[in-house]
Amino acid sequence: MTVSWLDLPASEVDEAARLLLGWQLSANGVTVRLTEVEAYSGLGEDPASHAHRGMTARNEVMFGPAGMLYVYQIYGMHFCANIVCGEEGRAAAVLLRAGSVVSGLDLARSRRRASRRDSDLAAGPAKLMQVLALDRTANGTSVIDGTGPLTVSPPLATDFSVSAGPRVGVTSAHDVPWRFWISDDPSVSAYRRHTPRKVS
DNA sequence: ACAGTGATACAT
DNA sequence: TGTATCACTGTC
Repeated sequence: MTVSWLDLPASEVDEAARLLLGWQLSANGVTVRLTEVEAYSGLGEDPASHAHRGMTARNEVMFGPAGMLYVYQIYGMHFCANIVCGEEGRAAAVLLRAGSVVSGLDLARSRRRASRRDSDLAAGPAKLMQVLALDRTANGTSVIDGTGPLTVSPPLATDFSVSAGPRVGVTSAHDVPWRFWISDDPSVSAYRRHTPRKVS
């Protein structure tokens, strides 16, 4: 399988993110078409990146080779996944933000009882992980060699148009339009401004 | 607009 | 050790 985004340098992680749109993600009986992503550049370059301040126990997978899954837990209850991109050691990654379910719909619905519409089943980074039934045990697994729980396959069509805007929920680097989504797709997660911090 | 939830990172 | 923060979601 030729993987266009896999061999791009970390300096082009935004292009890798764009190229990932439309790819299909399969895990645990459900397949989704990726409709929304965010790029995070690596060590010392991107204040919004988990790798910005260097390697920790949490983010060490980001410093490994491209094609690995970096899974982290947030707010004590949700999991989000990135695909590591760029050269080893650079810690660039693409956050998988949303998708539309293309197979395993019944399974997806049973895993996301709160979802009112099918377009909301994977309309967010943690929702995506829920429909694919992935958690921290997927951290550090490969998405390209078939050894991990998540596998990827190329887009069926590439005639969609792509929109770009600021990343969701990040306070810093609002100027970089590194969130990409398939234009007009109903499964794209609702944009929420970063929750204003309580002042004293 | 806010609560739920607990791991993580960093300061002490 | 303590504590502030958090690349979120559901319900209000």
